[in-house]
Amino acid sequence: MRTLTNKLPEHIGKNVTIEGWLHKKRLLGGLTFINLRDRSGLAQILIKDKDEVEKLRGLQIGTVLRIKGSVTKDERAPGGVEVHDPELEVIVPVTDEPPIEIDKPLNHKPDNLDTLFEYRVIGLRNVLETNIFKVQAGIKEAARQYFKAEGFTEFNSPKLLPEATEGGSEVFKLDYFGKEATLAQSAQFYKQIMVGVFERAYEINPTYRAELSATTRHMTEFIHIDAEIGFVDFDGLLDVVDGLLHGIIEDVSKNYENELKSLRAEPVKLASKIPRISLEEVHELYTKETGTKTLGEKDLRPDEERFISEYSKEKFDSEAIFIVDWPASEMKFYHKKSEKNPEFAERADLIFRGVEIATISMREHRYKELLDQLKTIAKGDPEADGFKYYLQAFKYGLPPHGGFGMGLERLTQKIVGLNNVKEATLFPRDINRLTP
RNA sequence: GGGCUCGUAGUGAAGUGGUCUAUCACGCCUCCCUGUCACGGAGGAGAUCGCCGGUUCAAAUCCGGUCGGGCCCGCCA
Repeated sequence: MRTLTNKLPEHIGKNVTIEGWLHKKRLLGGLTFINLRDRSGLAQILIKDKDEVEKLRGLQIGTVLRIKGSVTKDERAPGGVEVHDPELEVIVPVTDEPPIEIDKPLNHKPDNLDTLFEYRVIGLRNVLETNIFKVQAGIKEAARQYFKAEGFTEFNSPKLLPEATEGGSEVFKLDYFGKEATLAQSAQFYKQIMVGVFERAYEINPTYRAELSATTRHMTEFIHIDAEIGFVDFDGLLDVVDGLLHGIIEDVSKNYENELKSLRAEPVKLASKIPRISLEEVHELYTKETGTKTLGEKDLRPDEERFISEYSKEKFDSEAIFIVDWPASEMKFYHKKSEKNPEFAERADLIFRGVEIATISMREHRYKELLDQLKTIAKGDPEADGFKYYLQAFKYGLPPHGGFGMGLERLTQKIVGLNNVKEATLFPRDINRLTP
């Protein structure tokens, strides 16, 4: 029976079998220490028998081993226990040395990211790299838990679509048995459709954007936490996003404390209620502070996103802040105008640690108004394949609703404290990387 | 797509006209080492300095082109 390395303290004085990867060798002459890595962590094994040491000659980090030995308490060992008098069995010998080191922190300098990703397959075995993605798994776990508690049902929408719909960003086109198809640039229509089914629905799925963006925060494929809520108003919608972020931060900080510590992640500061500030207020503050005039601009500059984050951290003790009151003139056709102030759309961006991690909006749920906005704003044909099924949902009754899309990798990046969103992606896809 | 910038052993770096027959660290190989945990010590292998062309008595170093990266902006999650 196999024992996991993190359970060794429960087996002191007993013989166990452990299995895993050779992580480190230290030969001290009459004494040899090796570290074995399995899914639960690392174990130290002390080898004195020269014949056992000899079994590892010529074998590299990554060699798969089965080790039988006795668990011994020793204060000098990391974790206080180690395996003595081992008998080694080489399950998979590895003779080629790894191209990058996996027992020391990997280089994350921007200039060297290409190497990091070129050897991603084995680099991910590095304990620190692994920890980034354990945290990411924890984020998804925490999100699901929050959604479940709030009465949401998880679904998956198709990523192969007939044509571009949402507009704005470029889409990937592909051959679909002789017809042209596209990869989903958003789950927008499907999550709205699902409001008619589940009322509260969410999915955690990939999104594809064929944009020639070359920044530290863009990829051509990324994971969206997409949610849509029926019978909600704008305030209530922001409360849900607020609750989700709090839920994620609280769960992950608690359940992944060791991983975050190993990555030297700064604990996240969140106000109990995430502050809300209007776009124009941000422009005013930024203009006053920097002398760069952004008053009246219809979007936030990246530098303003960083600025308002710092401002919010100092002024409100919150590293997340909602930006509200976006001009209706820039809204998408499915967005809803504010009834009180029709010059604004009911939309918000959530800025966290200097980047936009979510866009939130109320949707136009009234069939006639939506048809009108589709024609005037998107210049869309209601009979086109990309729109007609979507519109059915409204024709046959959708309540007032709204939703949001949150970028999983951006969120992971910022929680962990990485410079580039790609570092928070297992196998990143960008304008010039399609492998591994 | 626009602007800026970088390319030297497997990995990370130093070297910006001649002393470069290219330096250092990690990794790798051989040997020594009984408490390592970034183990230590001695020795060794490993690089047509991204590629092509040019300037020069002389190019890793200067110039042009090319290929491959990175950062910022636009766009967004």
